[in-house]
Amino acid sequence: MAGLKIEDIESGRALPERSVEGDSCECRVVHVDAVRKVRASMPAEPAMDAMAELFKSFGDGTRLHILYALTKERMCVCDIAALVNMSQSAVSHQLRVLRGARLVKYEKEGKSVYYSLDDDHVKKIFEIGLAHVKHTR
Amino acid sequence: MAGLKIEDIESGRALPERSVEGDSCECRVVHVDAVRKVRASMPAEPAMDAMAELFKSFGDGTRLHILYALTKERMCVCDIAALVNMSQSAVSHQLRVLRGARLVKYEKEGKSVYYSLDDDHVKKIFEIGLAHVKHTR
DNA sequence: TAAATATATGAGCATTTGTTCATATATTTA
DNA sequence: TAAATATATGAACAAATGCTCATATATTTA
Repeated sequence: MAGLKIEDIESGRALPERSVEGDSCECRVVHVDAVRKVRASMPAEPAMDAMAELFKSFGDGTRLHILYALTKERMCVCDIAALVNMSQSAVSHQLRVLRGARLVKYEKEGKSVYYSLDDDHVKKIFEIGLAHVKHTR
Repeated sequence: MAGLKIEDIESGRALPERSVEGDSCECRVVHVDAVRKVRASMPAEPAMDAMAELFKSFGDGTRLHILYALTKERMCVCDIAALVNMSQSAVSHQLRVLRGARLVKYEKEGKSVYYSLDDDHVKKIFEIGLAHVKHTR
């Protein structure tokens, strides 16, 4: 359990500077004002959830390669599998994740299914990510 | 196993349009040219790894909250734990992850340890993430 | 120096994740 | 219609993840 619930702070049950929660041996909130300030500007929970899901999509090597590829070319599953050197099945599973995240869309053409980006932000996210890694090392 | 290794394509072992890998029942590469083109512009593997690690840091709710908080305020562990309503231990563990990703830095002050951002890109990544979720829904 | 406090960390554990394997579905082609 | 092909998907499983609990470390304070 956390040292002190935010609700306690907001409701005033937490005293400024030294607020103790029960007899737990956990730490006390030192800067209630700072916590309150941050909390005031924190995006709502659904937005945070959506953001976490978005970044999670970029947080796996296979998906990252797929997303990058689709910033350059519309590709069928088969092409993608060859590109990332991974089984068709693995790629299909990951494409499902990306579809779920609304990052890619697809069009059937004969036996093939062509995937492309469904989100303008993907390219921009890549740019920043690249700038980051180039800057960092 | 993948349908066709990229090396096979690059080396010319893969024929344009209909290249079969052994007698596997996996799909064939349809667009060798597209695969080659994408591959040519794909960031090097270390960069991709670093990017995946970067985005992974943003891909968890607790860490996302922590990172956002630190874009607004320098905070001690105790403050953060109260803010995200999570145990001091859980927060400490996640801070270690963020330290490992070089996203945060810390300064000891007495018994407390104050964390702050160690990366200029964090704010920008947040902005894009927010723009994304606002646009998407 | 002893007690209190803030933070860090290892072990354990349940959950999630990413892959493979087998197989289903859909479409084209013979 | 039957065979071939492209993709999708469920089950199984190993690895990674995120938390809790107990405890260690470091610092301050009594």
